[in-house]
Amino acid sequence: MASSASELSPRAREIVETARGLLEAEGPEALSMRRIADALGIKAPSLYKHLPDKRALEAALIAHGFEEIATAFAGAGDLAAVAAAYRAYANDHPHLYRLMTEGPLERERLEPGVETRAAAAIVAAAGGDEHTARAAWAFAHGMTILELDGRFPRGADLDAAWAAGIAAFDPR
Amino acid sequence: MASSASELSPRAREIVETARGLLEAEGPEALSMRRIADALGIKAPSLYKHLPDKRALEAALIAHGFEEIATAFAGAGDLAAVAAAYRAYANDHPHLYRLMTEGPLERERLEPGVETRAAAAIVAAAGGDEHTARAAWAFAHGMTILELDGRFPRGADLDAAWAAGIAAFDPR
DNA sequence: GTCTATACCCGGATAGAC
DNA sequence: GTCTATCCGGGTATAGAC
Repeated sequence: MASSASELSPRAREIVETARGLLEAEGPEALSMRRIADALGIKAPSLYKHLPDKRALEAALIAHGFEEIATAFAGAGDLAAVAAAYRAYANDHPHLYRLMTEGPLERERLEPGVETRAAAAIVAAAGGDEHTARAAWAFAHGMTILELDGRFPRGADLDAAWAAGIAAFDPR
Repeated sequence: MASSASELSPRAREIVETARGLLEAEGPEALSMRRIADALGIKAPSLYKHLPDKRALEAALIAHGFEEIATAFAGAGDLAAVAAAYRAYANDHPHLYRLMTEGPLERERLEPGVETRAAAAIVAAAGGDEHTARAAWAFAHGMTILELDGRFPRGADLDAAWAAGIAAFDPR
């Protein structure tokens, strides 16, 4: 498990932080080994003394994001509050959110439990029913990614769409 | 509007069909100008005599997919039927579905109305309420893309999750 | 309408010296 | 822990001959 986030050296952590800054500021094209090295004032090959490959770096970014989103959910009781926290996190960190949620996830690269901790608040808000929780997550992710990608019609009232979905899953 | 799908030359249409075959059979990495040309037995630069650039080709694939999904919705009355058709289309054409729904959409490249026609069945199934329709679409897209990407836990009962979401949006 | 040749980007990663 | 030099791959696109 040398690639698991908890075992990164201090220097590797610096690299990951720099990578995160680049990703958030400039998007996924900036997340190249060359650009990261440039930002650190070193050459790309030097990065490989600290991280085995690029995927390990991405895994560290993803794991950190999961921990952050779990923290963002803390204190959110009902589904509306969890959804608001979810939406806010994604809008605050759009490029990171995409990295976290798009495409297959290499779970072997993550510390166990990281994904579950992020999901826990959603399951709780769904009243503990796993099926409803998955459906609610799908709704939240769908709204989020379609919003980030500009897929809804111009001028669409997305607050109202979020509210409609939340009301559907959490009538009361 | 020379790049709009309706105005493609016969040869351009062959190219688009070949591209679609490659995309569906081998995934997005196969959707390169070199690979498409290879499959046609010509060289990549020759493609540019028929299509202005790669984005035009992608736009044609996307527009065709939208028409197909609109057709797939025909006859689906309630939300459950529309959702089933949506899920089936995406699972039958996963790479195309991703191309159609991931990232920003260059609407200038599409014939007007194509997107609206695909959406019409969802709006109708949502009882005509645009906010609920957007929320329901987000749910369906979220379920679909998370399913395609293997994001749900191994062994999760996704039929049950779909059913939970459908019940939430269309109680009765 | 096709070709060859080419220009111009980009990327991840390794070997071996210091 | 950093470097230089390099290898490998990929891609979109254009010019100009045939």
